Amino acid sequence: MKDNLVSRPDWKALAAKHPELLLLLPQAAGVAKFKKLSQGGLLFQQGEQPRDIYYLLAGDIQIVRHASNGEIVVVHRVHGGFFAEASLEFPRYHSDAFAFTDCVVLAIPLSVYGDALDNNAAFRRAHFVAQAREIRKLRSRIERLALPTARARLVHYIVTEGVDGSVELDQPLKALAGELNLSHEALYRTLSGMAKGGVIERRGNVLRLR
Amino acid sequence: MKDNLVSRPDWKALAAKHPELLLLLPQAAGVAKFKKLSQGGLLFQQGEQPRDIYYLLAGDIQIVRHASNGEIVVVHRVHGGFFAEASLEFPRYHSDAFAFTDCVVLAIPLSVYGDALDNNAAFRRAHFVAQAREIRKLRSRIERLALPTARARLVHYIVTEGVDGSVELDQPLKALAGELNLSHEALYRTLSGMAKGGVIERRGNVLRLR
DNA sequence: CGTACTTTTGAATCGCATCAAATCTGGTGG
DNA sequence: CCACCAGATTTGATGCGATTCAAAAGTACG
Repeated sequence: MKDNLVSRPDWKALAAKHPELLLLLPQAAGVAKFKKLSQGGLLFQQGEQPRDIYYLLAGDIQIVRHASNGEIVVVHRVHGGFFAEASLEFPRYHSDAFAFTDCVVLAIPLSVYGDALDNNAAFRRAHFVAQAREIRKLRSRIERLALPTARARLVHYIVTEGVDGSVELDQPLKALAGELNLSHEALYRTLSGMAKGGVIERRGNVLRLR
Repeated sequence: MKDNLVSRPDWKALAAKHPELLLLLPQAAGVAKFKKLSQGGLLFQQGEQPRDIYYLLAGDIQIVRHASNGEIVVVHRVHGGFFAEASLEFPRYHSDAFAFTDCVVLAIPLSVYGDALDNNAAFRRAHFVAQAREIRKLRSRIERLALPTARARLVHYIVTEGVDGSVELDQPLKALAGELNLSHEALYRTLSGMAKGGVIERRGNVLRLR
């Protein structure tokens, strides 16, 4: 049915690259499983009963929901980390999850995850902090997207994501444009406009407000 | 300094209206305090050391950050519930929080809050679930804001916030416009356009896709 | 019955998306 | 080392959709 190739994770190698997983080791080693999805593959489907919590190791997953009128709505695009944590709360999935690109997913049984949350204080705290951080990030992003102009969004980005009015970009400007929900052309124009006006300074991949 | 009027909460009345607080009762009763802020009052400031976690009971708080070039950036607008949870993670505030309207805030000492998370399993779970739900909501909202047209945002809203292609609005359309990050005029026009086209049906404060 | 707020429609304007095309860049293989 | 290619960057022209300003009609509530 699903195009999964199930295998055992090499837990040590994994935890080295994803430290948040390290804390799960005591509980999850031996029971967590890899799932590999090729592009378009379905991970779970609306109505199914959740059995696992997922941690996305590679690729992009899309969470979509089907409207009654046939329209398909993208609820979320996952790039990495835990997802489908709603499983803890609901007995059925409310959306479909499919692989937008080839993916590698770690599947951790719900019981193991819940147990770790209850009894593994270190994991719990790390997880809690990660969640709180995620919430802050998302809120900040929403605030940013609500800004009407490209310029305001860019300033907001530099102030909130950077340090002391200065960000180092670890991605091409094109990707930043996506993050700001702008066409890359609009971002380029805004940047050069602000640079000309002396509001911003560009040195390589560093942006600085002045 | 700050225009707080500190007093003891009537915990029972509070917990009735804010069930998530109920679970904190064993730990927090007797140590949590009210702070009343009048409009413009400062709750905390960048650089200060956090002592409490806050729960907003009434009013709006704005979290702002000052850019090096003097610009002020709104990081987040709080309408209710726990906030400033970053306190658990950082020894200093990274932003200012001030009352956008008159506010009532419950201040719970950090130690009490952290202790409850560690030792009060029911509170912890409720809090965890609330966080997870918040994250889902925020992500969905971001996805929505990223949509280019008023129409697409509206459809997304109905599908994700409603049930079976139908939402009942508990707020005036003007407020919905804000949530969708549209001017209310744009929303009105979009609605009537879709209604005329038979894509949407309006009955009182219920919107239905067809 | 008046006041405040929401809902509605109109007209002008602005900013961004889109389509197009040129240049630049880093990395590849011959 | 150079030719070449894919992707990133940049600039230009056009059009659309949303914002803004304005004004009127509807609605709730004391």
